Amino acid sequence: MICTQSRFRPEGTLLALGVVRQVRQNELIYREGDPASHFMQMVGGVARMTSVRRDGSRFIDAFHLSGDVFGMEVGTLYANSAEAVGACSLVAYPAHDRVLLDAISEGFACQIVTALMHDLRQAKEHARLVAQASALEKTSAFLIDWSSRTERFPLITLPMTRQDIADYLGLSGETLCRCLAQLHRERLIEMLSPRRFKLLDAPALRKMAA
Amino acid sequence: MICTQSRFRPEGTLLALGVVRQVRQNELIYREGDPASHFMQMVGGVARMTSVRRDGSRFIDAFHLSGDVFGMEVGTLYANSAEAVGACSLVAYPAHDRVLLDAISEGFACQIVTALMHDLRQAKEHARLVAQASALEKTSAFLIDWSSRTERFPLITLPMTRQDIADYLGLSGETLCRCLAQLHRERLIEMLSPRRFKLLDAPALRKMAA
DNA sequence: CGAGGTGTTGATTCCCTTCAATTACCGTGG
DNA sequence: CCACGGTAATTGAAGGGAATCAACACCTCG
Repeated sequence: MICTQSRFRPEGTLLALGVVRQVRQNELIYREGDPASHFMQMVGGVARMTSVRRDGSRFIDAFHLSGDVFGMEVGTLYANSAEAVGACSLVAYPAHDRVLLDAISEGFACQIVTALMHDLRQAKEHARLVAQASALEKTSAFLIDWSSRTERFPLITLPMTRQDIADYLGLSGETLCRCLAQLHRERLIEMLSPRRFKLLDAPALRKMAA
Repeated sequence: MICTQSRFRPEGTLLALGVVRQVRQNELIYREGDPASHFMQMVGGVARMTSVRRDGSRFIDAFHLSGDVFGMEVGTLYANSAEAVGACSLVAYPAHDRVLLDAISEGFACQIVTALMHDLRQAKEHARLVAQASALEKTSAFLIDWSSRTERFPLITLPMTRQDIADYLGLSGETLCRCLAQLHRERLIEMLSPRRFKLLDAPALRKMAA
């Protein structure tokens, strides 16, 4: 236990260094390989972190929503692209050594460290999920996870496409659909619309997520 | 680009806070769920980060070798277990808020941040690999990655078991063996012993790793 | 009303897992 | 030095789960 705050907070001195940015649906926030000039904090909406391979296959590392920090890079370039799933707003902080070091010395190091540790845990859990879970387990885990990150339990709204979710879980879009259909048949979820669900049996879903 | 140093360095003031620890082969360094009282830096040898599920399946998040930092947790408990692959030595730093904050104020925040960003990038790349690569691609990627982290190219020594590697790549041990055998048949690698390889065609391996 | 993106379902194929058996390796002790 | 035992590694055969290919339904928007 190093920092007790669960999230990096935009309030305070650091905010003065950042600029607010509005991004339209599917707009690129930054591109993989670009100079990592800023790191970001989501204020509203959802962003996806994507990387594309030579063969055209796409992978989504993470979805970020309000409060999440992303875009801090160990090198000089972004390791993946960031895109707006829907319209969203964020704060961009310059990531030059000098500016960030100033911020650190002003007492924000702990919040930055906390944000990174949070992302690291998420990334490790994500790796475990895609490595050793079945398609149904992945699907259940995603629904439970998303539900825990939004605040309208047992209702959830998925702003992203099926393909987005599939690329996040390492599944084909078709398989994801089949798994959702199966969860529906088994009365674990209700499908109010393609993007809106109701979790009918969260404990059972949680057990499947394993 | 935030910090230019590629690794957290044990030299300097912070070392005074840590204690050196020697660990025997397969010995537990810390257990998942234990209070996260210290974070660690490898000095020699190799450690594996493991998590075990109720159904008995094991997953390996990462292998850490000399210089790597691990065990920094956002909560009060370790999220996974750490075990020594072979005999190894490490430095354990107390992770209480007070002590670490002192270290941060003494100018080590940047190194801690860098170590975390490094681990985060590794974890994301790991997730991508296990999510969307074929067994052969995973195997090639592992060999290339391990080769880049050790310094005897084109010779590599794998201190861990086949099952360790398989659990890291999300494969069965048998499939991993078959892939290694295939790489051997195709003259991309030479097997000096079960744990010692020679990379005969690194560019081809790199291409397969995709 | 039509068009295109999105989502869903079906049929087939194939890669990987599983189960099983055999072999290789390595530390130990004779 | 060599025989021995146990673990690790390898290979084979069979089965299953997800990908792929293909067709269709749905919804939004011009």
